[in-house]
Amino acid sequence: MSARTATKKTASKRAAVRRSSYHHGNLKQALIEATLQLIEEGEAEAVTVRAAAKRAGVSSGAPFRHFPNRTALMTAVAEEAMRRFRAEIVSALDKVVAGDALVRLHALGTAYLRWVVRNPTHFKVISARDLIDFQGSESLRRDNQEIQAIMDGLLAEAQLRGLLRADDLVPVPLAARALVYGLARMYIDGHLPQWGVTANQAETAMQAAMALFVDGLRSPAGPPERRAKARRAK
Amino acid sequence: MSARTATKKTASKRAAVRRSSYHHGNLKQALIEATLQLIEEGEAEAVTVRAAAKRAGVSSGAPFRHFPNRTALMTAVAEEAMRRFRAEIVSALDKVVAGDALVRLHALGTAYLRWVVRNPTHFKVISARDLIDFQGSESLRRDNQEIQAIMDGLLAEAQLRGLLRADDLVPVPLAARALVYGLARMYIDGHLPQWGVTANQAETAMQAAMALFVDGLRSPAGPPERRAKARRAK
DNA sequence: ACCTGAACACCGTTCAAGT
DNA sequence: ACCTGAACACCGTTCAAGT
Repeated sequence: MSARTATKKTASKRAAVRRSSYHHGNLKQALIEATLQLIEEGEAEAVTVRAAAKRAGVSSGAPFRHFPNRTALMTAVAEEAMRRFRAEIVSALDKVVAGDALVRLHALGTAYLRWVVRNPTHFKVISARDLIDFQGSESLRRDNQEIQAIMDGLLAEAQLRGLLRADDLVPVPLAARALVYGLARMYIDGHLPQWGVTANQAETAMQAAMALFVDGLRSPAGPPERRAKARRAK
Repeated sequence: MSARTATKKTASKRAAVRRSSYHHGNLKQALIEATLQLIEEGEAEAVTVRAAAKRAGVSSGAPFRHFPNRTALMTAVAEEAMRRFRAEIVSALDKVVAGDALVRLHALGTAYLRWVVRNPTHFKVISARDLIDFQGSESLRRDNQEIQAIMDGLLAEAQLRGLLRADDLVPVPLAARALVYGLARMYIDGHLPQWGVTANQAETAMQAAMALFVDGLRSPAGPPERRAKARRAK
């Protein structure tokens, strides 16, 4: 309680200084950051517009001049998170020069899970579909589709080169996304302990599950590049 | 608005009749059912204790005589849903007499996804971990663990019989659950359309993704029972 | 052009009174 | 033993006033 009050006072004072000239400056961005902070501190769903306003040093009604409603605020937060997510995935893949399409698919999964573990708060917002308006955000759809397209491209290439065991490509992308998304959700929602996975082991266990899936995609007749990939991942 | 008022009046009248003798009768159960109805009608997270009370024909404070708080109400709903879920999974597996352990694992996945599609509301409550107290409910943990144990048993048997491709069993159960849970969540949260899957195709597509995963587990050296299983599933 | 702060219609939860 | 209904401390959102 005392900590909260102190924080609020500090924020108010800071904002007041700025506000003497231009009210606040960049309240929109300040609200996004305040919201992210609040999510980090407590439950994602318990975040309050009023609390975000207080944290940013403005009154309860101020946020609604920049966001039509709470959902729009949360969506803006998700957009920033998704932008970073996409950027990191793309940059991680750019670093993988060697390896066939399935090795690169494995790298994609690694980057995905790695990001989730390092940025649980951001992932929480992205996947909180009842708090954000995913379909209504072009930015969210675009970034998500880009990741999707990368995966589809890698799988198509894998099939062209005869790397895949399955003769039907159609169900593969859905299965791949479901696996990685399911792992991420289980991690975020705290399901892992009941599967005998402690917090320390979480990333390792998820990466192993993902690797198992990718290995399962590979044709037994294909080149024995699997072991090489496994070693490189260490 | 007028529809709501009408519903409320009817419920009040009905409850009033019963209450002349024993207040309500079984308010606890009535609240659980009312909550389920409300979730079916709108968003799961938008459900209100007050609305459930109204629907059950009692005043706003009445629910708190049967549930300490909103979370407890939602948890009770989840317990009932999970009980049915477990029962259906077990009974579906009991019907599978032929087939090796991986065929039965496939049947488990089929039953899981089938139930999710037929009972989206129930699955929504079960997996809404921020609305319920999963760890605090022995019933939820027990039912969930039983499903988990069945899966673990089938996988252990599969390994014993040399059906598995992987030499390490450890990551397999997590991957299997993540795959099926991820598919379910994607379905519930409306991710499927962006993967080119319409509502009609949803169950088929999910079942295909799950089948692909189970197939990927099987040792290439094993008996060619795969095609037989695939045919039987049609 | 942007923010304040009162106001409104909600919530979850409590509790003294009623039956 | 169980329910009512007022009350409290919250919310999201609006809007007339202020700067």
